[in-house]
Amino acid sequence: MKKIKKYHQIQEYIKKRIQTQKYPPDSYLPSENEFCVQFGTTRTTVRKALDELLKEGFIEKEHGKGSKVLERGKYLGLLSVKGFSGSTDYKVMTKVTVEPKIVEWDPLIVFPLSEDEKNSQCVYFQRVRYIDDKPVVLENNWYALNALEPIKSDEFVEGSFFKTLSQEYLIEIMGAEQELRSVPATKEIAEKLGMAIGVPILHISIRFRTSRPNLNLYGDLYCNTTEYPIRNSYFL
Amino acid sequence: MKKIKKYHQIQEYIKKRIQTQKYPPDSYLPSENEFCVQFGTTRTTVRKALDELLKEGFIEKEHGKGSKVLERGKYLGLLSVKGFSGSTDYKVMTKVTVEPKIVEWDPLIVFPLSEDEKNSQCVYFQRVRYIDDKPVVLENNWYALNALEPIKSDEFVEGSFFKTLSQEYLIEIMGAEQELRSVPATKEIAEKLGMAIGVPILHISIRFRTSRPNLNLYGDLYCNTTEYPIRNSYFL
DNA sequence: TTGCATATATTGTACATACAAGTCATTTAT
DNA sequence: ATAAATGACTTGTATGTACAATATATGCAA
Repeated sequence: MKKIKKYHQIQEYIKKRIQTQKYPPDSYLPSENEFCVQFGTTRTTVRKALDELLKEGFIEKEHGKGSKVLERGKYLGLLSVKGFSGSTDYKVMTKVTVEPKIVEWDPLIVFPLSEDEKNSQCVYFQRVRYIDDKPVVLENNWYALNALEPIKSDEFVEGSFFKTLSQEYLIEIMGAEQELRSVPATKEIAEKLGMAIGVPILHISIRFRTSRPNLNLYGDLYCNTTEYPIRNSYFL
Repeated sequence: MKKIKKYHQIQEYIKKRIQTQKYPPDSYLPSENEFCVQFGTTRTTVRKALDELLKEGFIEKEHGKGSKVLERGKYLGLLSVKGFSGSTDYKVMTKVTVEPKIVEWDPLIVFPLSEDEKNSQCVYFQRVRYIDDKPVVLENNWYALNALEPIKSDEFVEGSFFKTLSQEYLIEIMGAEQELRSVPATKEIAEKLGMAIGVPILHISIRFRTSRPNLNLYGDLYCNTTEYPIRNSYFL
């Protein structure tokens, strides 16, 4: 009769506490046995939940010590722009340059749209990301209106669209496809990123798959990599 | 007294049979219960082994049916260059332009070397990948001599260095870090890729972590993305 | 023939338990 | 004082069991 999976409930509970900093980064989670008591279950089930969180990159496990909360809140490698020289952190600021509005689909999108998406209008917005007060990334975003309501930028949690999805709508990013190109900066992009026309920039087209069926997020990013290269890592 | 892990033995046994085509792609593995009998253990342990193979991407599981052997030879997203227009396959050819030879470490490598690596010489080789007979990717590779012997290019399995590692040396790629930049083509690169100087190209620096301790593979790729953008997808 | 119920084999979830192995603070022996 | 042993607590591996959920073939009935 019960369709809910216990390990999944535990997994989501812990995940939410991590995302809301109840379990802050670098801290250790309660031990597996403590979770057993808390949820009235066995270590097998608790470990299954922790295993999932491990795969999702929220925690790491240390034999004999405990499970440590990792820094990163997901946020795909390619989105968290970090410089390469050591572990210095940068001041990152995001400015919404085009408020979310309803438009027709842009042919810029290189991925094929589903029928549902084609029959819907779409929500579009544009942002520019600054690092140390210099514009580095210009980002266009689209999604189907019939899959998710428009969200005003002043409702963004900490200015982040993805954090908003996760915390307010409980929508998680499940995966993505990307297409990378190196192209010369056009006049429009050069202006918005404060660089010369024709300088090589990294053009990334992304389709994010989400936990909500029918909802894909499309992105079109232009990155000035001269000062801040894009870094990402992954595990197999 | 026993240090060997049963699930790991089973995992390696199955992996080897997959790699040697004893369990060919698209076929189904013996059921979990059959493995239990074969190895004299319980489903919990067999499932742990299968879980690991799942994470490594060797199999996929189908509820109620079985575990299916996957095609893929690993080969990271960014290495398998694919065009974006549909699912067309291209004729890919790799030419070794600099035979593996022993040299000093190149300062081109942006990742910090370990002490072990610094104290060793390194093996270097260069390849150019052609798609439809046009040069598209120029690839430099390095690794520490004390972690792996030099391998002559005519010993490459199907011309692939990574396949050779997997099949002849049983070394698997565990993960990688990448750094992406968009840069103008230098004279040397423009010549080797048959393009004009200054055209934007995608520069990728990679460090591959392998299953062999102390062995990292360093790569420096220059991709002409004008005709064939780089595509990769990932799951969380 | 078609459709439905059933049996069976498979993977998925969950419980209960035991011991191995790593970490760390405390106690004990030198 | 220093080093070794101890014990408490943690995660890792493993056994054994039970039932749920899914996939597929088989046989029976309309």
